[in-house]
Amino acid sequence: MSKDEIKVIPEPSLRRLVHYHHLVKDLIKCGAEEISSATIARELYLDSIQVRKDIQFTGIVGKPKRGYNAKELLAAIETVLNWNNTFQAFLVGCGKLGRAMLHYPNFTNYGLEFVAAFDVNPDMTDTRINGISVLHTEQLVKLAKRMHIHLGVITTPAEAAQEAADLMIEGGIEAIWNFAPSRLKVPENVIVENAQFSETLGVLTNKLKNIGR
Amino acid sequence: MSKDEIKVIPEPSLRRLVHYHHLVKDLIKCGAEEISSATIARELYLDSIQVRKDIQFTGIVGKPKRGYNAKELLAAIETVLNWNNTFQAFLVGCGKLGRAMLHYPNFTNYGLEFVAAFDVNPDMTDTRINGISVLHTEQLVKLAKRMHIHLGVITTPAEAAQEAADLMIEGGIEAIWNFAPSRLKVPENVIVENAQFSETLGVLTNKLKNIGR
DNA sequence: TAGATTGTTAATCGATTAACAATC
DNA sequence: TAGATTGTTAATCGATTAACAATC
Repeated sequence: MSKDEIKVIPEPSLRRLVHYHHLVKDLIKCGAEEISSATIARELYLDSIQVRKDIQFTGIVGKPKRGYNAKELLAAIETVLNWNNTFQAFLVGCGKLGRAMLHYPNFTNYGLEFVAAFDVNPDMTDTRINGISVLHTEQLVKLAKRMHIHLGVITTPAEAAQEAADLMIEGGIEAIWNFAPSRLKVPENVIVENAQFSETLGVLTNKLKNIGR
Repeated sequence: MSKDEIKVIPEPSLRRLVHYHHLVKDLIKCGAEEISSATIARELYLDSIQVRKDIQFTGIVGKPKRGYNAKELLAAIETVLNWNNTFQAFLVGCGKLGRAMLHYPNFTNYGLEFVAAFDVNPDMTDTRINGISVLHTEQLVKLAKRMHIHLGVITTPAEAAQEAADLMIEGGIEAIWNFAPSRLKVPENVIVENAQFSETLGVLTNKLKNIGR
């Protein structure tokens, strides 16, 4: 039981691990075979102790004096982030942002594959965006059930977000990546990760206050 | 001296304040005149004590038994987030995401106004996107200086992000909102706020592991 | 007045940082 | 061997939560 137990990794560590992933990938591309916590810390303006702590969550061990095996480290981070699995996903809301996301070529590297998109606008339905079918939202529940979709992405306006979430949940979707600027009400067992632009923007504009003082 | 000092608000509180802002705005639209911490907590699945603590950072005081004056609360949050000022901003990288952002109509509500966009692709330069001029990146430094731009948004591919940042900094830009999946190296006095999709996605896909267990 | 809600002070919890032993 | 780097255990720091007094 306790062996099968999945360690819960603190969110701050998870977020840093994403950055380590980007960096380690780059370093491997440049020929690195071993990477020390000091290197990562220097590049990302962090503390090497913190980097080591984060890496410990992945379960791999490094070699004193050498650091971590680069490929092993990359693979371990991908395992933690679950990026070596691919989740099929639905996207609701084919406005500018939704379309931009459907065109983004690299989501498969991050464990995400769009298999269908939805919109309420009849002008848009039954077209294709970057090869992905756009269907009317009415069809979402049925299709999600049939295809056993686990992940939903919401790129609708704020007003439409809760309805999109409700349909996703009815269709059995368990995790929602929400870009709409509204907080979703969902049952306890459904995971919501908010990615509103306003959140990071608010932090930034607040800090702009302190500039020049 | 200590009166002019700007309180540094913890980032978790800032992020929650963004959500309070969305909610309070909605509640006012529905006619609310007074809003209690308990209401906010219930709607956003938080603890009312935490909500009160966060609101205290804005400096406003509520009335026992009534709650906070809704409009006063909204205004106070906007002041903290600096959303009642408008910062003119440059955007670099007019791909799908960049274009989507230039089309987004609500950034002025969040203190942001795009005044020019830049790209290295000559096919794109000297066109307009949503009325905003797209210029060649070469012109960025000169224009940023002339127009006293404080804020830059990077929506380039990873490889081009550092160069975009360097130009912005040379042009005197003090705060960068970075969407490219790479960590920027900047001088100490420059604020960088990362908004990579991969960050929230990594947290989400990690949590997807634990589902059904 | 009674009750609900705010605001403050103290306690807890978790993440970060420090110290140091282990090891290649 | 000496030195650099990992990994572990302890100390610190900051954010969250609890307890309770103040007040409308």
